[in-house]
Amino acid sequence: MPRVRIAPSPTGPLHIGTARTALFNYLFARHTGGTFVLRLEDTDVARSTLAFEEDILAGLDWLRIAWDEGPDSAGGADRGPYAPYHQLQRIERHRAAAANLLARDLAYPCYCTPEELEADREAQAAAHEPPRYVGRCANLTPAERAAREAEGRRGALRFRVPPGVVAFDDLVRGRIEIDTANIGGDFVIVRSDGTPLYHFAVVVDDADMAMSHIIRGEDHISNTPKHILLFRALGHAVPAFAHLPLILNPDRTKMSKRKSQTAISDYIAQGFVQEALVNFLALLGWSTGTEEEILTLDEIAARFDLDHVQKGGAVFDRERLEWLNGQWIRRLEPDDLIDRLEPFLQRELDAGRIDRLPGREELRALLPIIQERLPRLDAIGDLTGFLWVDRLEPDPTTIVPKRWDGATTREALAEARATIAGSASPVTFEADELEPPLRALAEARGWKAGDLFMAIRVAVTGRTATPPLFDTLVALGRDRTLGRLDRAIALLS
RNA sequence: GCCCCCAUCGUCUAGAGGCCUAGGACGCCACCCUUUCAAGGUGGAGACCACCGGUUCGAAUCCGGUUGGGGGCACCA
Repeated sequence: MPRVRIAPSPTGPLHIGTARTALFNYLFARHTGGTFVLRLEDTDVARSTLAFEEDILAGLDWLRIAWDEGPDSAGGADRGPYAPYHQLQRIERHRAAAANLLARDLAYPCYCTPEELEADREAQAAAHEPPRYVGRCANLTPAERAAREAEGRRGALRFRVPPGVVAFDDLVRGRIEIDTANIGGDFVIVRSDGTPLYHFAVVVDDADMAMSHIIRGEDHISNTPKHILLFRALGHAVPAFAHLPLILNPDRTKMSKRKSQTAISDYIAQGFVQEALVNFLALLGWSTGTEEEILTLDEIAARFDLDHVQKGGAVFDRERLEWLNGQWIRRLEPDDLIDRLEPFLQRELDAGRIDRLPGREELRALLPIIQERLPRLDAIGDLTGFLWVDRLEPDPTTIVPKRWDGATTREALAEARATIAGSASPVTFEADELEPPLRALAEARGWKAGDLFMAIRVAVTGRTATPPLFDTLVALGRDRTLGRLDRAIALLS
């Protein structure tokens, strides 16, 4: 059975690109009946934090990308037969592997100083040569090493890169061959402080955890020969590789925090729903091969295959995400939608933009007229906020419809108020009863119904774009409707 | 600079030699519906399949080159 993994490092919040890679690994595991593993690459102690680890787990959890093995919770216990799944806790495994390579002279200690290495790079740049380690410490005698150690210098460990071509059959790109002469010379696998570097730790852990497929971003293609060389040196079977196309900024460079919104948590905060984000991410670089495009996570897993993974990078098209989000919001069951809306209403309350929280039943009654008007959950405030505020302060100039003047508007609102007050009794204040008499009023006075309705709309909601007017009046209730009309009339005087 | 990867409407993509005078979706435009805004419906503009040369009876699909774009070259991950 396939074993795949996502190995994020907790040096930042869950990134869109990491989430997409996690999703593809998850989908591959679900489709093939394999196992999906989550491993935290926290060896960069200086930059890793528990808060980021929490963000990553929470984000994957929110996306419903469930891992079969890995950390149960941030900083908590690990679950699975290959625990621990925190890379830092596997340090002894890395040390043992490093000692093994050193003992077999497949790796050697390097005492070059940062200054020496920097000078090498500068000389190479000046000579228009690619940067590579020159091998200064590659053939030190035991005596020379001892001398350096005696000076108190601590060596980093470098892997001896053998000459030749490393080839692999990428599951999405086909055969790729890279001459080891082009990978930069012998590379460091253990820092002088004894901690392992990414390229080394990742291979030791992937080997230990019996990974069968490595599905990751295209930016790792050039690193693959290093990994393959290490798998071989360590005496492990080399897993299959599949390199996914990159997610791009609008200018087609690798998606970055600088140019795009990359944190999953920001998308959550903006009211994107899980279904939409997963659907969107799955379709970035992959397709069903058919014209289906609105799919649940399970439907996607059932159809997923590496054959339909695109080779070229994909621009993150936020407009399309927003459209998909609207599609999914419209498909949500009422209770579900209400549950998801509540935090956003709470946020409106906390920000002082509304004065009270609507009850579930109040919201439920509104759903038929607002569900299709929500591109994102965070639009709930703009769409319905006027219903939950005690006092409205509409701008008098916006109450007056384009073709009308202040006096006409004032007169129209006064007559509309009288019509509403007279025609609709408190117990049957319903949309169907409100509309005919107001249309009749407009007709009788020679006003365009749309102008009258717009004046009422702004007077009562403060906005020019709202859910259907009469349903809105009903939601507001008779007393508040009349009160707001009075207030608007006063404002126009 | 060196190495590697990629190349179908603005964007996401279908397409695995004839079904393609290239299909769908987002976005855009128009119309319909309509009290505003949405949603929905209908229609439209939009890609000489980057370019050049092969292979073939026939190429978006295969091969080579060119150009363009991207990624990688750390005691970061």
